[in-house]
Amino acid sequence: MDEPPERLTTKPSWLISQLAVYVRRLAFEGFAAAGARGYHYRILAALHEFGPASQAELGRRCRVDRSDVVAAVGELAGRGFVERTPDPGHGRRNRVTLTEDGLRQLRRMDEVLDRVQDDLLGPLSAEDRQTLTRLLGRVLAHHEPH
Amino acid sequence: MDEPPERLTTKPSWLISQLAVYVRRLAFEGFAAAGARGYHYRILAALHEFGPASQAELGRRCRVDRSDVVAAVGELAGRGFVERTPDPGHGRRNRVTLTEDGLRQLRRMDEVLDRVQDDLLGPLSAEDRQTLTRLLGRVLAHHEPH
DNA sequence: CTGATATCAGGTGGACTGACATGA
DNA sequence: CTCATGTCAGTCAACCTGATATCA
Repeated sequence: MDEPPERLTTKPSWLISQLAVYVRRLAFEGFAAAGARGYHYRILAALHEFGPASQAELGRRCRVDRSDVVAAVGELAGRGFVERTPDPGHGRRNRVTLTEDGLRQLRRMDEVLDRVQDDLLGPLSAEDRQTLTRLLGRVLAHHEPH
Repeated sequence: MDEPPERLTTKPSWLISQLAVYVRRLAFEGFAAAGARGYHYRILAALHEFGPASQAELGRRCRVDRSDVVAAVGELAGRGFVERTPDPGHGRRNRVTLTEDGLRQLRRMDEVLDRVQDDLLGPLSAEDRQTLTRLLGRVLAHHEPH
């Protein structure tokens, strides 16, 4: 035979792209109910995991472009989910901190994402899920900006 | 303990989304060199795998919205990669077929994607790659429309 | 002079929605 | 009257670039 033409079910890169579409559709359907977007989740999650940070540092941690961090942090601050205060000792830098309301919002979004996850990984056993997560994690870690 | 806050390295849905970003950056860097985009690859691949089809059918096969198929097929036809002819026996439907040039373009894009794949899955053994592909395939197949 | 930071303006490809005309 | 099809005109979030101003 010449070559197997089943690109649409064989190529991991294609599979990943398509699953990402699926994740986004479901997640942002749920996020919209909370008046939020993907960037918001990432920033809140990064703040919760790593603590307060400057906007540039924040963007590095959750892989959001600095110019997008500006808008997202602005939106989050407007709803009281984060606080943006000038960093004492550095006239330009801001210090972004997670508020109590922000933590509550993060938990709400966590629930949404967990539901999406269960739906997405429905066909896999607990063991398969763990394997998949481990493999994906290794791949992503390998391409982490050092 | 309360709960592990490492959402950014534990949640498969997050991992998938981030890897998809990575795939896109690399792939469309390469595709741009061939003057192509993601939609083009998908449509050419679907034509090669399933044979000639109407535009609506084509969109279903590669998960591209029918309104986007219009533009993409138009671009591909303009460069001679596909042919769009009215379906005899159905006044409204078009019949899209892959040309020789289109097949060559598809192979060029295949090379790009294969390189991306090797780069992406670099840290995994051949066995791990197979496992990952199998798991991803099962998940996607489970969410296939219909 | 470098380098990092915050900000703004803008562009891009991909996913999607709604409307509309046409034909089976 | 329905359903599917092709087409067009937009919207949208995410991603990315470039420029500018400020400060260590």
